[in-house]
Amino acid sequence: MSRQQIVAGAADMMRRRGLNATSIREVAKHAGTPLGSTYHYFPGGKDQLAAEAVRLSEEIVATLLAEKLRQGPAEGVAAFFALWREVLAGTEFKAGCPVLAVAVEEADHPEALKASAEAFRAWSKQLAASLAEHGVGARRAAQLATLLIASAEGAVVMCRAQRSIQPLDDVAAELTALLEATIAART
Amino acid sequence: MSRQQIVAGAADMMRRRGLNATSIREVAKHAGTPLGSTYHYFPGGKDQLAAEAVRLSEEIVATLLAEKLRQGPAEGVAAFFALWREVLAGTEFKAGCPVLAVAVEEADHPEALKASAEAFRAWSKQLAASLAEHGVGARRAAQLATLLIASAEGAVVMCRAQRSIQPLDDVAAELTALLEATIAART
DNA sequence: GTCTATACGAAGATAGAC
DNA sequence: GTCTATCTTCGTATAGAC
Repeated sequence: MSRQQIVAGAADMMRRRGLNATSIREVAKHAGTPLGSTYHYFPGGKDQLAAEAVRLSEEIVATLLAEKLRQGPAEGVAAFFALWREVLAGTEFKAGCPVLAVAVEEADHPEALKASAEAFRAWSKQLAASLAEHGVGARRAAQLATLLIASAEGAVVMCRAQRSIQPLDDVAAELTALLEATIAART
Repeated sequence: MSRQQIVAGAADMMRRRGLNATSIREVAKHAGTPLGSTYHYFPGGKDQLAAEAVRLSEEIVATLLAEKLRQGPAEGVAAFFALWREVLAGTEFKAGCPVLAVAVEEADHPEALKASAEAFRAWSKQLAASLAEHGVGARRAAQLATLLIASAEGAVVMCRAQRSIQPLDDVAAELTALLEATIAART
């Protein structure tokens, strides 16, 4: 199906160049479909396309998280960091997170921004729920989940700027240790 | 001087809309100078202007950090988070960090990207040096410094998406506690 | 040296031919 | 239902009048 191809292509361009530099023209060309088709599939225009690209990215990450978190919070967090490491390594530090890309460009894309907020919230909830299941209090679990996502996202940006994996590794090391200590204390 | 006005205006637009949506036209208009003047002051075009905007932002933050870190790492970190909180609160969650904005848009702006990497590195070094002065080992200090910056930057993005200060507060609470425990253990 | 006017390309979006 | 051609606007950048 070409519709999914278009959304996936848009997500890929967005995580590299950001939302504004992702033109519907080029997304269509990359998917091998004419420009008009894009507006047939996405009558809401760029806002709708970007929102769907964000939701696709959210689901991919959420599915991975759900799977790995079954083995415990530490495994889920490790997989989360491994995912970003692969994105960076596989693109020579040229790609990041499309969800973040949407959130840093205040523009006329309300649907996409809403999807971005929901993605962050969904991931946070998954992580927090897993932590809570392992004895961390609800409030603390929510705080830790937010810290995990914020620091990973921020580290990915720093890695891109510095063209080095070091920031992500540093952050992962710190948070792994913090997580271990926290869970050990409550078990 | 209108040159500084142009750079400051560019930085403000960049932290709101991102680099690509920041047009030289509008920057010039906002500064009250004609379009041609901008290219007179910045013959390197948009790349040069963006790079100077990033360096200006770097210096503002670095100056604040240098001042507050004299009272200790905890005070410096608190000021760092307070700064971002003010940016978010003062713009209804519509502005973030221009340094981050540049790093997430892979485009033809090598100078600006280099300035972005240097900004992150400069802030990290300041924080790491302060931590090292208070008994934290060099390696650990560098890791913690990276974590502090990455999580603050990431939290700011989450706050923008969710139009809420909660992510930044959550991250600040976690890191304040972690910092206290780390410094107490080594003193 | 400042600024007006413009060249040139690409963006989002749509109308209408097949 | 698919796609081509086009409208309109805006981007970077520059040439040349004051």
